[in-house]
Amino acid sequence: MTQPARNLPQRLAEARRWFDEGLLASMEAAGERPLTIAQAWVFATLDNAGTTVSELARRMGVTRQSAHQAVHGLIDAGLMEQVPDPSSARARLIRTTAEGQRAHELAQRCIAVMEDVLARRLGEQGAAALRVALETPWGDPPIVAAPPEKEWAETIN
Amino acid sequence: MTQPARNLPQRLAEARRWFDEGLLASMEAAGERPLTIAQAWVFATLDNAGTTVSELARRMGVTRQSAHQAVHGLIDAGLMEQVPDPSSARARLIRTTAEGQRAHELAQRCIAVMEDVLARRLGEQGAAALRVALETPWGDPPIVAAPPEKEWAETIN
DNA sequence: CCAATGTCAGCATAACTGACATCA
DNA sequence: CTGATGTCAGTTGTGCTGACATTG
Repeated sequence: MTQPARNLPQRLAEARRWFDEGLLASMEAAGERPLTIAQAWVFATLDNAGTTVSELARRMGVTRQSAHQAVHGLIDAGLMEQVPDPSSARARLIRTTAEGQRAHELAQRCIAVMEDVLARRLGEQGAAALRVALETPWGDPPIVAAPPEKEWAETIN
Repeated sequence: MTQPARNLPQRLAEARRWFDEGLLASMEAAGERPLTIAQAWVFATLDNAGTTVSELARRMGVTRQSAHQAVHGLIDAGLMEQVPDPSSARARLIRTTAEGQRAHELAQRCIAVMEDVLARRLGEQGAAALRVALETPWGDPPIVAAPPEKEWAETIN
């Protein structure tokens, strides 16, 4: 939109949105029935073996309940199904249905392609640096201390 | 939380959350009354001169209406106020109240400190590379074409 | 007349917390 | 008993679109 003074967090949000939009648009362009962003990311996070809701939640960085909600919509849509986990009676594995499998593969390819496109636009080096910076654990965010001449920033660092 | 297979967009969301959490926690630790994330970002986006809602919206990358909502809450909280724009009768400048000024300065220092801390944790080079990668315009996200042996990724690239 | 602005209203999405039953 | 899991329910935050009046 506009160009002025953007800070890092702002840029991060934009970057994330870049992927959200691309994934959603690509899914829709491929003729998949409209998904929500959260649902599309479930597909992008799934593995072929089947996964529990709790595990999905951990991978997506949200609560069990949030993951559950997204999965629930996908089950209603007939794209995923629950099967009992042979190794545990309390766990239920989430798997794609035959129909959902297409969407799964599509989603995975989409993000791969988008990352490739990005690498070409940023240059291999820039893309690699981006990846490294984001994969490096940042630790806990610092709690910036109050105004008076304290040595803020030293809190957790 | 967990360590496994994270992809780029996932990392981006985490990074953004790192700033969100740090900013919110710092504001609260400083004794500011609880703000929402959106409200905290209004403070971080404001400039001292006073800004219109439309301009704020552009800087934050959201619609006028969304910005309006966040600002509205801040006005109710007594932290911001509207004054008529001398240069235009249809515009109204948003400014901090005396009380809101503290929060404004705090927010601005918070993100600066957080970026500093990050730079120390990632190393100056890594942080600079991250900034460059995010500041480079990414263009429109590619629409990944459908499955059949098409040369997907060539769509917009 | 057209464009930008501020605003109100309604809606969708996605996250959260709380609570509970089940089972290892 | 404790802890992990799945689930239901309710709530909040955030952004969106639509609509409209005002003003340049």
